[in-house]
Amino acid sequence: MTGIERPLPDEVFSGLDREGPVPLYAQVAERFEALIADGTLPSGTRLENEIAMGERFGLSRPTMRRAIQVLVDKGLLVRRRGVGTQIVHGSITRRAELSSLYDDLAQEQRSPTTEVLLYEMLEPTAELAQRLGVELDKPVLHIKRLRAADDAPIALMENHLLEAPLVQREELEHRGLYEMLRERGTTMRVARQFVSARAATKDEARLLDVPAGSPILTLERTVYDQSGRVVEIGHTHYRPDRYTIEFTLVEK
Amino acid sequence: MTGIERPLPDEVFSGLDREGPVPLYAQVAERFEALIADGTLPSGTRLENEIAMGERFGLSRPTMRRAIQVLVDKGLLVRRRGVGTQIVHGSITRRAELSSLYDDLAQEQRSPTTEVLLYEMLEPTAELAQRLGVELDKPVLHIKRLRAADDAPIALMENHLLEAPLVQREELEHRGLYEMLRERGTTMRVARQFVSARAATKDEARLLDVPAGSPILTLERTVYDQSGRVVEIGHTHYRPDRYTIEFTLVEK
DNA sequence: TAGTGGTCTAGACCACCTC
DNA sequence: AGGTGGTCTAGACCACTAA
Repeated sequence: MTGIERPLPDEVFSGLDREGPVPLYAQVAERFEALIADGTLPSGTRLENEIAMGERFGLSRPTMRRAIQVLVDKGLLVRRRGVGTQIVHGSITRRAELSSLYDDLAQEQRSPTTEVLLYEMLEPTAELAQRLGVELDKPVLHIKRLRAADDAPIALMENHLLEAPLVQREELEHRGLYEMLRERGTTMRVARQFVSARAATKDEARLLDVPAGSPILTLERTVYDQSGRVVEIGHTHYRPDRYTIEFTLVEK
Repeated sequence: MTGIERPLPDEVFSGLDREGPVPLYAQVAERFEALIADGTLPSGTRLENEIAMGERFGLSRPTMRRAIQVLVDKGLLVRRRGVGTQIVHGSITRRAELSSLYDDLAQEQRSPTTEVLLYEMLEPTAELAQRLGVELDKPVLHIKRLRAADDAPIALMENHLLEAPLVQREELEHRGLYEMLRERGTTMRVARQFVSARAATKDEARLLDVPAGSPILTLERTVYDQSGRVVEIGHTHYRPDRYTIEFTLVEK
């Protein structure tokens, strides 16, 4: 058996809040996540069995199992039947494997400076209306922004979205689009993305301050809400020397 | 309440296999996934409540809940407290939102033709050894392949991996790398990927049959197994006019 | 053979939404 | 007020792994 068992002090298992709104399994998962993050439980450590830990918490086995399952789904723990539960090996652990979808989207918008190049209401074309899932005569918001850091342009962003009244032009200069949407109650559950590359057009080259024909990294994204409706369609063009798209795939 | 309730015939709820190795919740989830895929349960349909469905299956509520949860996690169903469970709206449903990690990896390798340009055992550099998580003196397998379809080159693939004996040069001409690894028992659970773009080098331009300096889509990937150990590190260079990277982010 | 996680059951109480 | 999903309990039996 690989993996050293480290006895945990009783404090870890006490003080759960049974009154508040946070489910017990979530509280337990948070605690273990913190213990892993701060190094108290290093890679490869083997945990006590789930029944014993449940007893120390004063929890039933299903609840303890559920807490563990949360961390297994995040890739922090590994369970094997007949063996036990271990902290996962390797570096993904620290690399916060599960940046939430929101963090992932917001990250790209949290820019030092954003210039709003275009902000207009638009009658969608047939294709756009279909992709957004709206009627042809319903106007959609169309915006273009240039993102930069220290006067160095990084990306050109173009978005089409429905919730126009939620997004004011002035605010876009200072805050991220997804941050604004989320604050106003829009849920974003799934993002489908297509990435490719091509040579910069003249306009793109000028705005991004690169020679015409330089490589440009392109991202097309459709964001869906909790019930599968389209929230937003975005096209972003990155200067590849200043930006890399990073993502993680997890097998369930 | 949005969503039409459609009564399902009794056949849907009969004939579960309680003897075989497939868990009941998985069987139930498969059935509903099939019903959604074939259009029997269109977008927006509201399901019966979980207790009633459990009774029709002859299942306890936790088991029925677990089956539903599988589909919620896949993004096929939406549950709201006090409301009910619905088939998700929108097109993600059909788009097989959850290609498994394996499918995602294997897809890129299932090529009409693959030419093996290089196949060698290599003493890793310090950086490579560290990234693979091996000792400096342990040789790793280093391969380069050119993937094409109809004599049109698509991608240049370079991989470093540990499980050298598992992968024979001849087989690489005809089969995908990940397919081979999986067949030989290697599990792949997490892939961390970085995508960018740059101008093609002379060698790349020659092999991919594009002018030197053309835009190239670059993907760097580290694949981890179930316990977080590195399985493989890959660098792929795509012709962007012939390939687009597609991926889906899901908020949990 | 002993210990582990994987599955399943039959109940209970609660928070939330709609009418 | 009634119905929905969300949580939690206390057990049971089984499959797998390791010694």
